[in-house]
Amino acid sequence: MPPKLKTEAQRQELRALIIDAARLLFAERGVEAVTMREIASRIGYSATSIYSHFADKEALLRAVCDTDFLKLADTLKIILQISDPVARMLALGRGYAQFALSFPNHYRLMFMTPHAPCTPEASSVQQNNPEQDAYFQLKSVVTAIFEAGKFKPEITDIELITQTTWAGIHGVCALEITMGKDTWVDWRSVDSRVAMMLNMMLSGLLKENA
Amino acid sequence: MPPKLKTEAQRQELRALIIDAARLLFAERGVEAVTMREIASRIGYSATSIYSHFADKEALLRAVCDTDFLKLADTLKIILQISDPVARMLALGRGYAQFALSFPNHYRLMFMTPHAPCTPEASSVQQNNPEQDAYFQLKSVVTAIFEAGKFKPEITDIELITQTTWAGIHGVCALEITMGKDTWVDWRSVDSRVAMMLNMMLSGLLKENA
DNA sequence: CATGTTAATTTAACAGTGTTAAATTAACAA
DNA sequence: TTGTTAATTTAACACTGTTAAATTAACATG
Repeated sequence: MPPKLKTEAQRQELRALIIDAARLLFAERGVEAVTMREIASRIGYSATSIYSHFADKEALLRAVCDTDFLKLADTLKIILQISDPVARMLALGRGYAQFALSFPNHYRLMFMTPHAPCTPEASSVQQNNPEQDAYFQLKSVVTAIFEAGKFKPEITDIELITQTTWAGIHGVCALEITMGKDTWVDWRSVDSRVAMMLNMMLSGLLKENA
Repeated sequence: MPPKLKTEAQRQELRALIIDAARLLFAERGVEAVTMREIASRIGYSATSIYSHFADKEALLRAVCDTDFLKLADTLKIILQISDPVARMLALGRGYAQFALSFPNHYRLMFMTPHAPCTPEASSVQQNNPEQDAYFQLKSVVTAIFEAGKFKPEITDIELITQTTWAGIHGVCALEITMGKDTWVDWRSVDSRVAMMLNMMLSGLLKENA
């Protein structure tokens, strides 16, 4: 009932509270199933109050995704300390998959749900920051392998390799998330599918000797 | 306004009419954006009449997907006539991707949207029918390559290979559909990504000589 | 201290959604 | 002619995201 005049810090605090509540609910039951009223009531506010912090549900979703992107990059950060670049790449793939499959609903929001295209300006994630940008993390590893001269001679387009290897792991995870419970297919364990994908891709990319 | 007593054939006809209208609208603008009222009015009926043919929107969506599955398998059917199994596999991958990217909204419904798990009983698609079941089509090609002895000796689990190669192509397509317009990544053309994925995977799976 | 201004918040309302129950209509059978 | 039955529609419900208007509390100024 009572409005209080708020400092900028308090505003940000409430904003974060909204994001957290939304994040939790979205992850539990998916975006479509969660209502604005529910998010608000969870933190003791009325639905409309969200609209003074976010333009609409889509904008809120976007903010949630941004914090998830940071979370992902933060999770993968330690892996980058592995010195051998090929081992680093393997670990990165497994780490990425583990994140995706541990938080499937977050992952759905981040990479499987179409939103308005995510431009670097609009995002709070700093592009090309190795602590925040997971795509850049992968590209760095690919670059390291390339500079170590371990790729086959015809493999030279680093951006293309990054995008395609990302797609490979993404494919396994995405298929597991949408169709993993489907009995049409006699599914092998998702771990073995991730492992085979990494094997296939790396033995396709790397020179023979190794 | 006027009800007429209908034969079973007429019922099926109307059912098909509904599915077609829904298919068209879903593909144009996505499921969420299309209302039951709109589908019905497009074929000159009232919204509620749909419910005498489908339990709910989800069931209608499911029926639409089923016809799309058939369409996909039908599209890929000709490719299976290519005699060399490796060339067949390549063509199948490209054909699959072409389908996915030509009808992105259909593809979203089929493979990127979570529905109730699709059991063989509930579907009108005949499992393991090479004219209808796209998964079986891919598995057949993998089997053919295996039986031709072209895989590396340690590659033996046909089901696992099928699932992982499917995931590879799916990953490229799915990422293109959800993030293709995203400027965060300096995207290479989707064709080159499909090509590289197929290259990587096959050169990872096949013996050296060839 | 009164008072006006401003911002945070809520209440009320809107236009739309999927869905269900009740009412209508037309064809057939007796 | 009269029931019966099935196809269809109309009316209504509960709920959604969202917006406009009303309320409330804190601050600054006279």
